[in-house]
Amino acid sequence: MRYSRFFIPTLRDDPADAEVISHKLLLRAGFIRRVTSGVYDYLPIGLRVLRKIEAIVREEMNRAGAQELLMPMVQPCELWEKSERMEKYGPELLRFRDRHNHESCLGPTHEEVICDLVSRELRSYKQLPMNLYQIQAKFRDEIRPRFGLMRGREFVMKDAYSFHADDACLRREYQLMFDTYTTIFNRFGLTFRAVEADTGSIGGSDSHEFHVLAESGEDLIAHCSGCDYAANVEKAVSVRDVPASAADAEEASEISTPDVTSAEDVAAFLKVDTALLVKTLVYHLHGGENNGAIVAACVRGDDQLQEIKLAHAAAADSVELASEEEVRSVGGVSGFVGPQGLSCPVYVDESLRDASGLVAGANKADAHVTGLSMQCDVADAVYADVRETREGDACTRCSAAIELSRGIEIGQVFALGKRYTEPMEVMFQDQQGKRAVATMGCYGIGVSRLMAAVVEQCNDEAGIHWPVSLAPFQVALISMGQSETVLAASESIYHELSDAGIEVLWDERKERPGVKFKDAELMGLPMQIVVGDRSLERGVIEYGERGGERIEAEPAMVAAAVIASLQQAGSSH
RNA sequence: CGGGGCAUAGCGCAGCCUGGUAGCGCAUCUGGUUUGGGACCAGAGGGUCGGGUGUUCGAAUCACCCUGCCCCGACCA
Repeated sequence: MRYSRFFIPTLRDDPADAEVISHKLLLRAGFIRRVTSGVYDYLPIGLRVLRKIEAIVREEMNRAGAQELLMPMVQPCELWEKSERMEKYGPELLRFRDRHNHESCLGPTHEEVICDLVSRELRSYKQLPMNLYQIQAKFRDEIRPRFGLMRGREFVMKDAYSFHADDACLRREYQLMFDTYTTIFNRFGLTFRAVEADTGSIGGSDSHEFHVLAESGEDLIAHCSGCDYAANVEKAVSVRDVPASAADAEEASEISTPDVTSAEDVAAFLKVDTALLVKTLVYHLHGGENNGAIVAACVRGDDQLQEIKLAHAAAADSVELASEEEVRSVGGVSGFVGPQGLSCPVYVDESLRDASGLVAGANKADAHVTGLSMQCDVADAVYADVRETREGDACTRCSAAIELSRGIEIGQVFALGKRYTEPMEVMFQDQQGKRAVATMGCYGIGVSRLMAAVVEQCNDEAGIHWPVSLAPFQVALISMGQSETVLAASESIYHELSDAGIEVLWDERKERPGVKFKDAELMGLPMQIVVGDRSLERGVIEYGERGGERIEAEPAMVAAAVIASLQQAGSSH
């Protein structure tokens, strides 16, 4: 490809609205442009990278026996009614009506469509198992799209769906997909970690997420320093240190705490350990059997409540902090809410089960209760794990310390069971001749997000440092000046490499050398070949890895040497 | 949804407080000199100052409304 004819609009300055490094570099180097909030154009070099990511994913999925198909982006809402997700999925599902006033939506995921398809065609257990996947644009109307490709509204995803006659078969496929994902992410040269995960709005039983470890990650991952336990903090369990309570036998008594509301302030005011405070939060439930109900949840003063765990404990889809009126409606007083005497269910974290000598809000203005014992003083508490794991907690498996890291979720595997196949009636005739419901798994990879995740891990001062397998071109062929000899020598090498199947971006622009080097390094091409009058006079051409020393070689030898270096660099991942 | 910030040439920004002919750097175009790590000289083009309403003799600037973008946001009951 000749640079002068190729569309690569690079930017010298960082765009003002980009925050994370991948967003800045992908914009600056001319890979993407924003169209509207959370929606991007993939420019020619961006698309080249996206296609390479897709190709690797496709190759490994095919190797694992999955079959590619393509489903529509527009879906009829009836399917979502049938799976009972129309309500549950919420405003992230973009809905609209077509000209016939037919309710439709843009697919954020495809469980409904695939189940609809498979339910029509599946007859016998002999057709199972099967794993169908697609690589396609999805749309989720995110509350807050951000960080460029990291959290877009429209994004490219590989989604696979497997169907099985029994759970043992599903478990085997789950493991196969888990292993396939590990292979795929290794091929990208990523530092990543598989962690236990909540199943979120997809549902099902088992799930693992794959995270690229990066400071800019939006997820928090808890992992054990002693064993291989790792989980998203939405799900992670751990054992916390429980402080000795000073006064075990103390009677509960009320104490005046005018204008002292926060856990830290109350602890300081009463000169007690913050961990002996009970933080009581009031929530409004969304979805589930108790949709709309108000509940309270208690954690220790130095802990944080994990809302997703609370939603599970309360059998809700999600929870939202209650308004002041709602707090009052269950007998609470904002700023002084406590677990005693509330007219709603109270979920109490396990770490408080046997605790006493606690301090909690008194449900009266300007008052707290001291000497509180959960067992004696809070009758109807429902105990559950609702606290968020903290750094330094003990691992429930090996007691070593838990550490926290930030991660970018790039893939997730789910054992769905019959969550969709039952309502969608994905049935078949089993070996005994009876009608049975298929069991199902689903497996996603964020293809466009991967592009950003790779850049987060592979960048330096000069720009992006793509692994050879993903670079938009493997070689930047830089012609210094416009002399006939330079252009002829360049063209000859260009053809030699192209014929060998190497992708070369030949920079024959009338630009100064510095500009060409900067652009090649910004867009991250792994190898450079430099053809200049000065070196040609000495009978040599230079080549080298991006950012490394350049080596001189006879023109006839350069192509072979570059191919050898590329193979070496490519195999190191 | 709540809070904060921003919106002026393709990009990055100044000007606004204190109203009076719209500026700078980069990029672009022309000519010339250059040419081994984002050159230099000379010239040129490019703006509904996000949109609307109002105040005023006069608005990029003041007021109000709207839109878009960016950042932060469970709470500490």
